[in-house]
Amino acid sequence: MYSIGKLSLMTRLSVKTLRHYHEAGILVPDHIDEDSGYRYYRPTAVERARVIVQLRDLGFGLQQIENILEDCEEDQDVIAFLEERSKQIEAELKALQSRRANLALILDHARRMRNPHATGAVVEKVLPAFLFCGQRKPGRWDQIGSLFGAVARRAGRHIAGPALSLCYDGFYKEDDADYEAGFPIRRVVPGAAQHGIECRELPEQTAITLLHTGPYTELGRSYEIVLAYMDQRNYEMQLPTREVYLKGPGMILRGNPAKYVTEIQIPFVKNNSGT
Amino acid sequence: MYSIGKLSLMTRLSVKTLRHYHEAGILVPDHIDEDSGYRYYRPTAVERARVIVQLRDLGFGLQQIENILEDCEEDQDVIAFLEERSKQIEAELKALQSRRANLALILDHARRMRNPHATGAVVEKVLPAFLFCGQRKPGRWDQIGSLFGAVARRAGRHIAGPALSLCYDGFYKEDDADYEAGFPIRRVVPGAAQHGIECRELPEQTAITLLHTGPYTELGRSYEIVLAYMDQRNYEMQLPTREVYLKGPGMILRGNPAKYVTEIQIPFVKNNSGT
DNA sequence: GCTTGAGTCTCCGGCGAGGGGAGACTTTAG
DNA sequence: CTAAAGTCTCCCCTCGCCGGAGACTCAAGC
Repeated sequence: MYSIGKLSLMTRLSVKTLRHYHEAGILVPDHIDEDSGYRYYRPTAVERARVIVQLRDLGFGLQQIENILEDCEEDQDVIAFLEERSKQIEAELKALQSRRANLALILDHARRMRNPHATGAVVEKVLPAFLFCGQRKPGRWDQIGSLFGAVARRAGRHIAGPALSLCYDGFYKEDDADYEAGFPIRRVVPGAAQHGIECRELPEQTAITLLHTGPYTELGRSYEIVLAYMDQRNYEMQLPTREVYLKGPGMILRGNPAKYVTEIQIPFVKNNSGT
Repeated sequence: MYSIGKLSLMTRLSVKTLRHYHEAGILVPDHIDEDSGYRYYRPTAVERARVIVQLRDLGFGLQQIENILEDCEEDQDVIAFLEERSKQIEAELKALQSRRANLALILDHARRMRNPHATGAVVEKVLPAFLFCGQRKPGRWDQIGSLFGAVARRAGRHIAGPALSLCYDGFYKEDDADYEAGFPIRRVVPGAAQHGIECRELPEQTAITLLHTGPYTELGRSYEIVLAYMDQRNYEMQLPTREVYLKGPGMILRGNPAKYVTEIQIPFVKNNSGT
């Protein structure tokens, strides 16, 4: 007969744990001294403890383990339990993997956004051609967030840069805007079209650009500047115009709107007919 | 201002959960009626709740979430937390996968053992050649269990049948036996040799076999029968002899030794020189 | 036999993220 | 004004233990 301490040494289970297993009824001492209350175990308890540990390491709860030990005499009898547990583990694995995928997506996105940007002046640029994946859906501008979410879920790991929107209206409409939300991508996203998402190459274009720092409600002021610049030079705006959300509400936190950075891009052609 | 019930509907978090979040300090009502104690939330609480749910779904604890929300204004600040969490998830995944592998191994083994066996009579058989993977290690017979465990961990999913031992002693030795423990396998186990495990083909052999039902301590009696049978016919024993553990202590439960089934296999050649 | 230190006992409380329910109160709709 | 629905606080429960307090017991050395 072993005292609880001896059994603890032999099974590498803490004394506390052994007492707990006694209380749970899965590893009951073979003798309890009536005067002192000391627990004493027969050597077979070591083996039983091994079994318990094994089942525990497979993720069974103590209650389950009790059932198994009660009902089963041989491995054959445990199969049903094991199969059930196996399914549970598959489910847990799936959950964890989707969690990991989610995390990877966010991390990837956040890392890509880390580089700083200059701001302030109107710049004429040649925008390079790139592969774009987006969904066009008329509606309210303030619904664009969920549209980005939907596209991001599909495009996932193919995303290769910050979110951008294409605006097909020549002027600002709040409620009934015609815009497209999407991302630059590395390659065509398979099956995207089935969800109303279109992948295509946006052509190289010459554009007027301006980095806007601040909340979206202030975008109008920056548009004024750009449009005035174009008006002066008699440039003609080409639709769709673009907004590139270099820094906006994060994928988790809303962030500080005063620090949002948006690049306004207005494609244009020089209009010499009027001069 | 929303009441807690309204907020519950909008966030799909239970009222209990919202109260819990209040207590945890991560989603505090914007106003509490002093008379009634009712909680009232500003609409921004919905957004904050979304953030909380997102973090929670990534597996963060409420305490962690509080830290994150307190310290971070933008996604950038969360990266460190995310990276840490990412590592944790990898670890959890690994643990779960090894658990799954373990379970699969046991299930596989148990399923293979499910077919019943006849028992009792001495039989002359031609044992087919098969691929075998085992470890030879002199020692006490009652240590064979851990040796099987070691080999099984390496051979894992390549195992193609019940455990067997090869005995290189011509007679029974308890303390200082020379035996090899292993399994039939489907193909050579890569890297096995580095762990003292040898894979090779066992040749086709003619053998006397007997199914022994009962505990291992009774094996001697069955050996007596087989050896008497061979003696009568003047068969010469060829080493190593084999024992096939058709049914023994399971991978989890010890089972009932009275139901163990072991096939004794004694390779032999007919010895005509003496007659 | 006595002391001393180590071992053991029971009981209580805590973790984390809530769930369940009791009993009292408040709000809202008709 | 009434009744139903909503909300409040408080307490206990989950699960697999761990930590500690205070009391008791065992084994060894003198």
